[in-house]
Amino acid sequence: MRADAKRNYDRLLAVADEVIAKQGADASLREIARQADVGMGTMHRHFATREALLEALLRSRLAVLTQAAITLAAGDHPGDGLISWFRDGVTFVQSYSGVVDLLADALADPNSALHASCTGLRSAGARLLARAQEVGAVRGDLDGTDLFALMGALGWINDQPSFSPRGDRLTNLIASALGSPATKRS
Amino acid sequence: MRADAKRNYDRLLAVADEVIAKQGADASLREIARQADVGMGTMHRHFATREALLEALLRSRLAVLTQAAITLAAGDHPGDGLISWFRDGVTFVQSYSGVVDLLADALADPNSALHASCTGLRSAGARLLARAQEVGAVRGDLDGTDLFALMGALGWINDQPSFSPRGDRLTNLIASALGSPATKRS
DNA sequence: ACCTGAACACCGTTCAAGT
DNA sequence: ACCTGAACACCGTTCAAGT
Repeated sequence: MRADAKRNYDRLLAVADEVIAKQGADASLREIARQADVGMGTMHRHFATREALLEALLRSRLAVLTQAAITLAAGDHPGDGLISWFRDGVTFVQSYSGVVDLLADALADPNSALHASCTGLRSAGARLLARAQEVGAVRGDLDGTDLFALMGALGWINDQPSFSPRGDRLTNLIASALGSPATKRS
Repeated sequence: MRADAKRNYDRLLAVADEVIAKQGADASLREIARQADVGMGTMHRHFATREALLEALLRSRLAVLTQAAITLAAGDHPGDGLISWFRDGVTFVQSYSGVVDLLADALADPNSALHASCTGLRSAGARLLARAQEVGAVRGDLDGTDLFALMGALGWINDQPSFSPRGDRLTNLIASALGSPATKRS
């Protein structure tokens, strides 16, 4: 990468982090380019889509969370591990406001720049979940995608100003529902 | 209301229902005006905001759901009533895709055209919840807003193509978690 | 190679002009 | 009273022209 290209790339990323942290994941890309003193074309080549930009912003944090699932799955207490990883996932999904919708879309869309990271995270989570289920710490009628759906749902709650104050309590509610046995009625 | 005004109003509403049913609550208002053969100014006077348009579309269904809560709260089985009302709420929130965000925003914003309907629905739900708690059918550490948050979260899940197939199962999971006692640990 | 910035097709809002 | 449609300030995408 040419030196000026590298410089533009870094500036864009730094400005994007600021703006998106303040305005959410649907912030204006034009505004980011403006603040980075970069033309619209430059913005577009470095980050062809909004997802590509967020992938770059989230990459390292996503990798950490994925690695954590792998480590916990190999550990001695997969039950406790799953619950604490679940909480970390809920926290992660709040990296920027509005990012939870982007991640859910990315899971469904193989062409999304975030798709691979999402499925990778899901597999790691699914393995940890399976271990927790073997130990009998978590109900058996759930899979990795269910886990994602619930983390996303709690992320959505935290994204709503009217609901975010109860985010922690409702996370507890759902986290403990994961552990309870599948009470089938009829 | 003048005859031509009334006609435009009705056309806008009919077209909006079609378009929003197909494209979601964030469909283009311009496109709706276009399909209704109406100028942009006309659109704007009849429905000053997107919320006003959705309020008109949802009004009657919202009233039905609110009335249901009142009826069930006066009934003999508030515990079962709450759970079934909770499910109805999750269904309602899917009236149109994307409407759940609008409703959550409306709860926080007193100026929203949907604000009154939302708070009205919440109060009715809160009364039903209180009755269910008196009977001991539902854990005590929840209020009407928590109920809304959970219904919204499940609506969010149903809005995501990757998650919607598990919407019913996760609704069951959460519905049964409402009934379980508050298991405090430590 | 990489960047710029104007052109394009959209959006929601506003408002002068018409009937 | 009510409607129209152009004007405005935005958006993301594309692309000819520059270095």
